[in-house]
Amino acid sequence: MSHDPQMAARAWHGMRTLILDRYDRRKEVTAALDMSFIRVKALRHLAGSPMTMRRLATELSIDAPYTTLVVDDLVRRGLVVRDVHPDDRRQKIVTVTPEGEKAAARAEGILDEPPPAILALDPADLATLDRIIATLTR
Amino acid sequence: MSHDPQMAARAWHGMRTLILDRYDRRKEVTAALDMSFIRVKALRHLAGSPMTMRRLATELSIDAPYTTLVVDDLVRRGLVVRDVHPDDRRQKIVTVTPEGEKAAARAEGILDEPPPAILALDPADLATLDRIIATLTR
DNA sequence: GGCATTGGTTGTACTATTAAAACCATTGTA
DNA sequence: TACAATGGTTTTAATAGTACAACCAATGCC
Repeated sequence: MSHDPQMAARAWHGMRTLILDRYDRRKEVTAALDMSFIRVKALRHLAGSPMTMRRLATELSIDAPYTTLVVDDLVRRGLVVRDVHPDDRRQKIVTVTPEGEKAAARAEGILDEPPPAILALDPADLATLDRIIATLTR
Repeated sequence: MSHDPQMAARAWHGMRTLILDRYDRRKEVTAALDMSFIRVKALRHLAGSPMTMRRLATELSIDAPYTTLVVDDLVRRGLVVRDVHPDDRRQKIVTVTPEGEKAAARAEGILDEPPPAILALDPADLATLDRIIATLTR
């Protein structure tokens, strides 16, 4: 009972295939929300919890000027609002509006919709998969 | 022992988190090969098997003109060659060169490198995961 | 007060991607 | 042969993304 790197590679490759090739929902989401994927990503991040521009930029791996641009667009759409930080007036806190929450939920719904293959799994296998994935993400 | 859609959703979400957030290697690959991700994707597709421009365009979900551009670039880099189809001189078959194979292998190496978390899995769990993923990709 | 630092915005330039139209060569077919 | 259809390329235009420099307002520290 030792490590099998080949098995790990195969499992990882299979997961990548499923998510990136077989069931990639990016186009569906951008079409549904009528905005580029980065904006969707920003919106989903913010829906989790409000945060400053800087933190958003860091988490999305984009630079500050582009973050301004993206958030400007989301504000224009009425999906988020920008407020000055109560303790430090240099910082701005971006918060999603109820409208934005709805949009984010819609995106989540599309992206996180488990593919038929998963739903068709043997119940015991599904439970096991769920447990192992939980281990991996911990 | 019935289906649990919530469990399926959680597992799927976890897989997405792992691959898209936690262990996204896109930047590494584009940096290593010094080309945009679409080119890497094209190269990897072609490394699997030579194909016509049209088929490549379809598989990458990009339109014909852009495919021309991408392949032009790969040709310029010496990673692929374009030959006329022996039976239909309208078609061009794109084939990777030995140089291209090397580059594709390098990309695969980076992208498919299983993350530490997977390698650290309990061997029995790893085997199970491998089996379930195989079921899903079939 | 003076000054460096931080958070954000604005402006500019360049590259990548997407899309549509026009075009050329080749093929299949009436 | 004439003509429609196919596979690809070229051209042009518009949008998205990336990077960098300059700038402004607020903060913290001497």
